This record gives sequence, structure tokens and C-alpha cells, in this order.
Amino acid sequence: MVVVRPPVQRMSSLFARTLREDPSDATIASHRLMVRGAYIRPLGAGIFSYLPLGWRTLRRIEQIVREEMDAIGCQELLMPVVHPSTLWERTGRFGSLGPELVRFKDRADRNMVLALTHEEIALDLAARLVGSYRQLPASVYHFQTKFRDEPRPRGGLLRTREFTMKDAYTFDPSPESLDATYRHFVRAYVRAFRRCGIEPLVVESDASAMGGSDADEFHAMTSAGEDTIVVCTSCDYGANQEVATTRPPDPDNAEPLPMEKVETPGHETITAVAGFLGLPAHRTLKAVFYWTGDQIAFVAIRGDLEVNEAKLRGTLGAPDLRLAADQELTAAGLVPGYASPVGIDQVTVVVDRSVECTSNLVAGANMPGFHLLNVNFPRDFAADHVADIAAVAAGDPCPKCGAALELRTGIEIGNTFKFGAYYSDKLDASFLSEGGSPQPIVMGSYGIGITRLAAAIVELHHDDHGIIWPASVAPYDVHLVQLGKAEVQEAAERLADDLEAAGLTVLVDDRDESAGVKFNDADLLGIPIRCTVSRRTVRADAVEIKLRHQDERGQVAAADAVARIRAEHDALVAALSPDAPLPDA
RNA sequence: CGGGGCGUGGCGCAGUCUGGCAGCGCGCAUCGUUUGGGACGAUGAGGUCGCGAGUUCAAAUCUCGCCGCCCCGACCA
Repeated sequence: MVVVRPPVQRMSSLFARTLREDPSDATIASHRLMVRGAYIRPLGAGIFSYLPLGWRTLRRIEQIVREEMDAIGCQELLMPVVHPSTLWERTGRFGSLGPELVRFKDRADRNMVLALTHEEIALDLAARLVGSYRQLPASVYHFQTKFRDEPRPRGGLLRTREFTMKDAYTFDPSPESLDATYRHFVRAYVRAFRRCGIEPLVVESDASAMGGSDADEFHAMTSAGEDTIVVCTSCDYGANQEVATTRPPDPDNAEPLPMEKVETPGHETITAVAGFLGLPAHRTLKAVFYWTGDQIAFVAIRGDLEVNEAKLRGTLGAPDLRLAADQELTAAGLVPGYASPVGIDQVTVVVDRSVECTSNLVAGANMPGFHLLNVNFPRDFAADHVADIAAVAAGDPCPKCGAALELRTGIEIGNTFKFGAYYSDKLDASFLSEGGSPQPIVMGSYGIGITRLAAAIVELHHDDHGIIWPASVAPYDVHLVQLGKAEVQEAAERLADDLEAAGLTVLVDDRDESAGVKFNDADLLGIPIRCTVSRRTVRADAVEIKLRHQDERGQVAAADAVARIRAEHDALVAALSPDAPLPDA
């Protein structure tokens, strides 16, 4: 077998340029450091080139994910980025997705799309290739460029329009079989993230979109994240704030009193009304109005709570929810500031469960300057929906154990989703069961944002000087700083060759730069092990070794250097153990 | 899509209010001196001041229009 080993990479010829100063448009650490360290360069909003260093890192991340996918029997393939719209029309997404789906026409005037995910294509393949239950379960994955025309790209690789995603699709004969498959994926995901240096937080996520029954998200917990996660301070409960719940408020069981109209001139907000009447906010009823696209939804919630729009969306089945404008309220006969659910028809009324268990609330009278005392549901007004639509706040009781919940921020680096037969029904994707009858394929979908994962790793692994890559994903294993020419250069080249022969990848800084520049660049690039070869070390017949994440540096005898560095490297990788007990997902 | 900010050499910025030679630091090139935490000296290259109209004797600077990028929000992996 022919093995072609590339020559040792020298900094002098690396296709890169590190920057001394932060790029002016970068605010978060990963964005700043990846641009400064010549890992990425922007081309447009949310569109990046991956320079050689960045691409090497992405490929190492990919390889870890690939190994974990292969380990659970998922098979790699590659599906196209540009699709005819046909399948997307059959599932309805060609029409239902917004402008994030890039649509265009080919020369023959056919509708085409840039894939932002691959459910349609994967399931279509499964439908064509799988005929019998004997071929199930089956699963496939690929690493592919996705394009989503995001309304607002941000934070370097944190949220881009073009990105690389590992997406996997599973096909099972039954929901029970999918449950087992799903557990394998969750386990593989946790392993993959741990090997990349991230302890993920697995939380419940919104499964309502696209008919899913169950969904989890995997988060890298850092303040740079965009998602708010609700976690229990005592038990293992965790959920995206979009779907997080708390214990229902205790019913107050107070005797309903007769309704009474009071004058409250100029008091239009909860705080103002409560203050004026000398009542706490939780004795009031807040009215919030949303426009669903074809009608107004009147949301009644206890005055001290906020509406969770994701929950409301689910309750109403209205994906395009927004707050209603005052003119829309007036047109519907409502009085902004004094709106009341009492005596209202023509609008959909959604009542939060907090209102159901609280008596004698203060609500608007639907007349300017007046409120009603002692409003009671359902005595005084009707609801189209009674549901939990309140946003969970810090300190609320955990729905599982009752301890206080807390809010944290995270970067969503992966998600898993049970679709069931949602797409299979639309695409007619079925198999013949043991009994000989056609059954819809039971589908699951699983994503890991590879480029975002790289950003998350940097967010969690950096200091003031630069990146500190986990050894598993660093672009090179060893950063060899060569301080000098002649015999120093010879020693450095010999060491580099020996390290590579020992299976390590080496970046040699052979540039004619001052030691300070080289050390600072080494810190910036973040390769886990730094070796220095200089006149000083050559004279001592030694090599200096420093780990990026530690301050101390030490010398070892030149003869022992390779073995020592190899051992340090192996220890660093071994520390990224994927085998700790899994969090209960 | 709403709000805010910014577009001047490769990078970071000043100059714009008050129109009058396009500047500074870093980087880059050549030579010399340096060489363990962002060296020093000398010389030098490099800019349609985002684009297009307009006002003016004269526009980076004033006016109008457009484009791009970043941040906050809305939204989303």
C-alpha cells in the first residue's frame, strides 16, 4: 500500500495570516479568536471561508461524529444540496417555509431549492430502497452544507446562513422501535460532544412543529448562547424555555364575590392598576393580544406572569403569531389598556391555567377608565382554550420535584426529533409489515451543527490569549516553535519528523520572527502542546514542553522528547472520556 | 422586518461637525543591527475615501438615492 505523508507544515508557508488586533465586528470570543487566528474569514453576512487551520479542525470534529454514528450502525452517504422542489411540494414545506428556504428556478424554469435539511430526500430514498420490515430499522447520515437564509446571522460561526450539518435520518417499523433507535442516538450524541470537550446539557425541546412527538436539544452551556434553558437546581429536569413548565399554581379556593365595576382613570398597565387598587399583581388579570394572521387571540393570564409565545403558538396551532396592533384591537371592539374577557365574542379567548385557579381577579371593563373587580373564570367569561401558556421564570417550582428552577443560556449544538409518520404519510413512504400490510415508515431526524459546534468549543475553551483546543479537535497536535537557524533548525526538523513518525501532526513555526511573536501566535492558535527548540535547548540537548492550558513549562532530554510528548497527548485525549454515566435524557 | 452603529491602503483607526495636498499605528517589501513573550534603524510599495447622482472654483467632508457589514429586538439550528 502506498502511503503518502505530506511534508511537515511550516508556518512560513501556511495559508494564513494571524491578526494582532481584534476584528472590529466581532463581539464574542469564538468569532474574535477564530478570525484572528486565521481559522475563518467572512465573505458575507453569515457566510465564511474555512481556512486550512479551520478546515482541519472541522474535519477532526466531523471524524469524531462520524465514528460515533458508525458505531451505532448509522451509514454515511451524501445527498445533494440543490433539489428540485417536487418533494418539498409534496410535504407542503415548499409553501409553508418562509424566506429562509432559498427558492430559485433552473434554466428550464423548474422550481429548485437549496436544502436547509434533508427529511424529504432521505425519506424518499428510504421509500424506494426499503420494501419490507425485514430491512428495518435503517439509518443514514451525511455531512452536508446547508443554506438557510437566516433573518439575522450573528456571532461568527454561532449562527450562519451557510453551515455544515451532520444530519441523520432513521427509519423504524414501529414507534417502539423508534424509541430504541432514539436512545442510541442520544447516547452517541453525548459521547461525540464529550469527545469534543463539551459536556452537553440535554433538555426537552419543542416537538410540536411538524407533528413530532418527542424532541431533545443538546446545549453547550455558555453565556454566548442564544437559547434560554430552564434547569432544576435539584433534580435532572431541563427544558428549553419555549417548552419549559412549572407546577400549576395552587387554587386559592376563595369564595367568588359579586363582580363590581370601579373607576380607574389613567391606569392602563398591570403595575398601575395594582398600585392604584392596592393589590398585588397576581390578583390581576392581564390581557395580551396576538394576531394569528386571520384573527385576534385574546390571551388572559395572571398579572404577574408573562406569556410564552411558543406555547401559545402550539395551543392555537398558529405558527405566524405576533402581537396585535392597537388599531386591530380597536377594530375588534376592544379597548387597549382596559380590555376585558368579560362580554367578549368574535375573538378567540385563551386562558392560562393561572387564571383558572385564582378567584376574584381585577380585569379591564372594556371601557376607558374602568376595571372590574372580582372577575372569576369560568363564571364570568368563556374560553376557547385553557392551557399552560405562561413563561417559566427563575425560582418557579420544578414540575418534577418542586425545587427552584433556574435560567441559563446555551448554544444548541444538536437536536434529536421523533417525527413518527408525519412525513411518511405525505410522501407515501411505507413498507410491508410482517402481516403483509403496508405501514408508514416511522421516522426520526437528528442534527449536529458542525460549524456551530466548533464555535461552541472555542467559547468553552479559550483564555485572554487565544484558543485552547481540546486535543481531540486541534488542527495540529504539536506546535513546534523554532527559535533560531542552523543547528536549531536542524534539531527542530528532526524533532518534527520524529513526532510525525510517532503519529502526531506538527505545525513548525520556522518564521523569521521574534520569540514573542511566535509565542503569542502559539497561544492564539491554541494547539494543545507547545514545544520550543532554541539555541538554549539544543545546547542542553533538551526540548522545552508547555501545555497550552497550563502556565508551567518544562524541559525533557531530547532523546525522551517524542515519547514524552506522545504520552502528554494521549493523556489529553484520554481525559476527554465519553464514558461517564449518561445524564438521564 | 423595526431600532442603533459603521463603511477611509491587508488590520485597527483619525480626519467628516466647520469643504481646500488623504493621514496615524500595526502589518508588508528591501538592507543592516537584533533574537526566549508582540525588537531597532534606514528606505520603500500600497488608497476609484462602499457605489451612483447632485451642489460647489473645489467634496472623504454638504444633499439625495442605493449597496454592504455589525449590534439590539422580532425570528430561527
